[in-house]
Amino acid sequence: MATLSEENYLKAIFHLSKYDKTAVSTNAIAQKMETKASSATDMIKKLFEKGLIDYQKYKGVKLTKNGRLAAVSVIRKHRLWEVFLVNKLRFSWDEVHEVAEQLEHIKSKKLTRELDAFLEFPTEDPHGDPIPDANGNMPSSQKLLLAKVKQLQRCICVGVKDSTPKFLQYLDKHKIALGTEITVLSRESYDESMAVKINNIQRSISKEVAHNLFVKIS
Amino acid sequence: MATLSEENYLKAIFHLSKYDKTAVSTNAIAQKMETKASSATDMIKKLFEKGLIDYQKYKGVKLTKNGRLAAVSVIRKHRLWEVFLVNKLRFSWDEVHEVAEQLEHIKSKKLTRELDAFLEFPTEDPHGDPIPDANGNMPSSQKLLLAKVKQLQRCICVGVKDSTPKFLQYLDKHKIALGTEITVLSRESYDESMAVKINNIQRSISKEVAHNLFVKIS
DNA sequence: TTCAATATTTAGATAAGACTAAAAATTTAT
DNA sequence: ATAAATTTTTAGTCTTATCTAAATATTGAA
Repeated sequence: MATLSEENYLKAIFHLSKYDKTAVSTNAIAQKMETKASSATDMIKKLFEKGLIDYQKYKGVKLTKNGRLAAVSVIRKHRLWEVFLVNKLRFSWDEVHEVAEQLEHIKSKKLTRELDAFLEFPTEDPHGDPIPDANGNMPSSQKLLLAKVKQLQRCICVGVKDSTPKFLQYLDKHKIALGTEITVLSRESYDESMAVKINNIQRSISKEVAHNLFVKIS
Repeated sequence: MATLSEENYLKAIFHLSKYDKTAVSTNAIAQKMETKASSATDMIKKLFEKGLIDYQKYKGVKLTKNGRLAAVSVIRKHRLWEVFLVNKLRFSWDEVHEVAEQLEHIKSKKLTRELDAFLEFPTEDPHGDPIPDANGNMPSSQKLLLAKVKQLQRCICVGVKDSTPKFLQYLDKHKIALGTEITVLSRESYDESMAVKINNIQRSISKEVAHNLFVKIS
């Protein structure tokens, strides 16, 4: 059974590997975990000893099957708890992350199973991120960044790339939520901003925002 | 802010002091925490440094106001989570303790407050133990052990002293739950067992059971 | 009241996870 | 292809919470 710290490293590696596609460097892990490279090396050795990652000195790491399973299990719990906090308690989507970081480490198969049922088997968390199923499979979706949407296309907001409170509060303030319809009117090549229609009002969206909002063509 | 281990020691001290009435010995703490006396001494020093307990070498410990508050806060969370597990998820009263031991350490004022509201401000956990309010006040009740009930008195089961799965499963098996009415018919001085009427059926209750079941005279 | 039994504390060690500083390997640039 | 820059690893230290073994204090029984 993985310790709290091990679980956090596994989660970091999973995210850095883009859902398990690429190898991850020691420095990248250290940066994500906000520790020093030497600490990351120590933990890498430990995870390797436990068979949770593949590792060769200086060559970066990849999750093994068991490592991936452990990481995904933590992510599953994180996202289920986020749904609980927003749907059942009165948390807003910018408040849930910190608490879910704690709740994701609770170890009880039954709790996770029953929570999932209580929430009626959600497939996405409040930020539109997919919730892995009990076997560790991620539901995949065909979302893309708003920045990539062609002129005059209509799309629906389905998720955020940046889920920091600052960005989420920006979206709240401008009445952009999951499900909001957005029509791309034009793009400004100078600053990569876009003119869009949201809730029948024409607005300008900055490059920063357009690169952090996921949409689905409708 | 107290660490997980500190919180567990504070909770142990609170329980051993019978809700803060008596001083607690190092050995008693070590036994409750399933560690060695030397480890208990180490932690006692730490809690003393942090102003959470009063302590003089060889004289035992007592919680300070802050220590009591910290202990009660953990107990409040423990019992609220137990209510959640039984009332909202499908846990039975003998399954909740282990998970609540983990959940009680989650640090979020808002979570505790919202959970309390979601559960509609319960005053007792699934074992009949009182849930302290947000200010750390324990609702007191006038429960007594079944063993103390006089002959021919009627009473209602309101709690358990022993809340281990074994005892709780014994009660389930014999259809004794919180709210069950019990009439004491007679006592057997030889083995301290009692003849009782439960659900209109006459049964015998052992000394062990009678000393672990709380009732209220009705 | 004195000494044996018991309880408590101290001293020194260990493991996990972090750190700093220095060494070694790899990558990049000329 | 070699030197400089960067990345990664190693070596040694720190803190928290634990342990064992030994020392000291308290309690209680004769």
